[in-house]
Amino acid sequence: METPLHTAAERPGMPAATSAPTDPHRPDAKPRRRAGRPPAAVLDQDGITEAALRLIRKSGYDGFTMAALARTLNVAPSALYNHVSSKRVVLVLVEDHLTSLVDVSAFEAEPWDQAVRDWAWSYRDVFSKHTPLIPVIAVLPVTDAPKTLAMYEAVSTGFSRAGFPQERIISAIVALESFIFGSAYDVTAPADIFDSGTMAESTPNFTSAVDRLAEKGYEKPADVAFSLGLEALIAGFGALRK
Amino acid sequence: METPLHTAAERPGMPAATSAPTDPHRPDAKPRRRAGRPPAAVLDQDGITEAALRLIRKSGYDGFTMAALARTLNVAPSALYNHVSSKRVVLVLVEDHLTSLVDVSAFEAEPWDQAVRDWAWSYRDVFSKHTPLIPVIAVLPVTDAPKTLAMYEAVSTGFSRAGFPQERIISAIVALESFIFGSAYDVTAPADIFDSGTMAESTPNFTSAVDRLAEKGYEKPADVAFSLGLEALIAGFGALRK
DNA sequence: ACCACTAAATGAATGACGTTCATTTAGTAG
DNA sequence: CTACTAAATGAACGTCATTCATTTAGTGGT
Repeated sequence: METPLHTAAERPGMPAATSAPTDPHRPDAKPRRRAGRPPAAVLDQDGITEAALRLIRKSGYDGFTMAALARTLNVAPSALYNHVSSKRVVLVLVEDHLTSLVDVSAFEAEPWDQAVRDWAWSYRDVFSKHTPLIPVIAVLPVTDAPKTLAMYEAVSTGFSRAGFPQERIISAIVALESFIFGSAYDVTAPADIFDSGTMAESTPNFTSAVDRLAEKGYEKPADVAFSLGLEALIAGFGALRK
Repeated sequence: METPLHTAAERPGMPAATSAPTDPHRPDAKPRRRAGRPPAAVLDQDGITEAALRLIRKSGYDGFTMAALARTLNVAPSALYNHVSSKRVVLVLVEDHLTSLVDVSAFEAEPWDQAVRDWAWSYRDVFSKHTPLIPVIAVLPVTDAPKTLAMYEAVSTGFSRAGFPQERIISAIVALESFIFGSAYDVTAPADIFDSGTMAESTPNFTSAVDRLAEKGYEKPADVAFSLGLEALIAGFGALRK
């Protein structure tokens, strides 16, 4: 982020250019600049990405609109389109940034199985707070997301070093990723998602299984399921190594 | 403003009271009925669900709007809201119907591992054509989707009969489902999703792994990854049985 | 048989939201 | 100095989901 970002304090002349162009409803907040190219660029992709992330953290993906994003940047919505061609591109920028937060360091320091475990939990935790991005990532060409590509490289290298047959590496990573994405949704599910309510009588086996899980449930159900599946995948894939 | 706003059709004069109320652009197609409750109900939830499914098949989820849905039913968009409270409810109806297409019959006829295999492939295949529903399903209380609940019952029963410890059944199913949902996205990914383009030099291990997979690739990559992961899960979970 | 109530349709309006475009201003290359 | 281009503003636009007033028809109660 090499954003020069003036502090908005450059009020040039007399204060009395007067009476901000700001009326809208209640608050002050935006005496924006006048039309025309500003002396120093206000926006760039990094700044937009940061602002998007802040906005998403604060207001969620529902509150994440181009208008709201523009507002936090003190800019007209249309200004964004000088730097990104669509909202989808902003989402890709956010996605790529988030991927850089996924911890792949264990592939340098730990044995393969532990490295996969650490990476997978980290990956799931990052995206469980950003499930609306999953449909975007899942079909995103890696070319469009350099940091995501870097993660794949780190993981591939780990698999390679662990003695994985080359032609299985991608398939194994894809399978793990699929499980991780699906599990990320699971984290966000409501606690009573499996409460069968009035229909409980017609589903005795399911209802009983749900009850039995709940009895022993100090751990979060999503974590139990994730651990169970992840360990099975690690064990199964571990057997493929030469 | 509760402006009574004349109906624009009040042209007092003469000509034919006739001449369908249909002008819109090109085609005939909709000489709809006049205002007011029709003698026989035109809409119900089943009809809406069917029409939604047809529309989605024909136009995809992009073309699936409440207006388009209303058009195929020869009804005003607002009429839909007498039967469903939101578009989301329509999606839930569609989801529930699709789940009834998932084949659980193997749990009655095959050994546990083969039953899981058949069910999982069927489940993935159904929803790989409906990935926009996945965010809906993943957090949908089972109470709201009776056919989905029925599927869970069938699967739970299969696990129970196979000697699974009760308190692990739900976790195992959730893990499988997570993998299935993630894999459904994978099916829709573009073929060149892993083409690292100009960045190939900086990602040698990843690029090599991608190439090696492509060499041996008569099977669809998504199917290879799904099979690999599914077999690992089945093997791992199979060991939990008593 | 009448009457109140409710159900189910129309059609007009509303308010977001993503996006485009004409316009303005300012830096930059020849 | 002069084009050209980059980066803002602000006013549209088109699309959607959704709401509301209105109209008509079936229904249950007396």
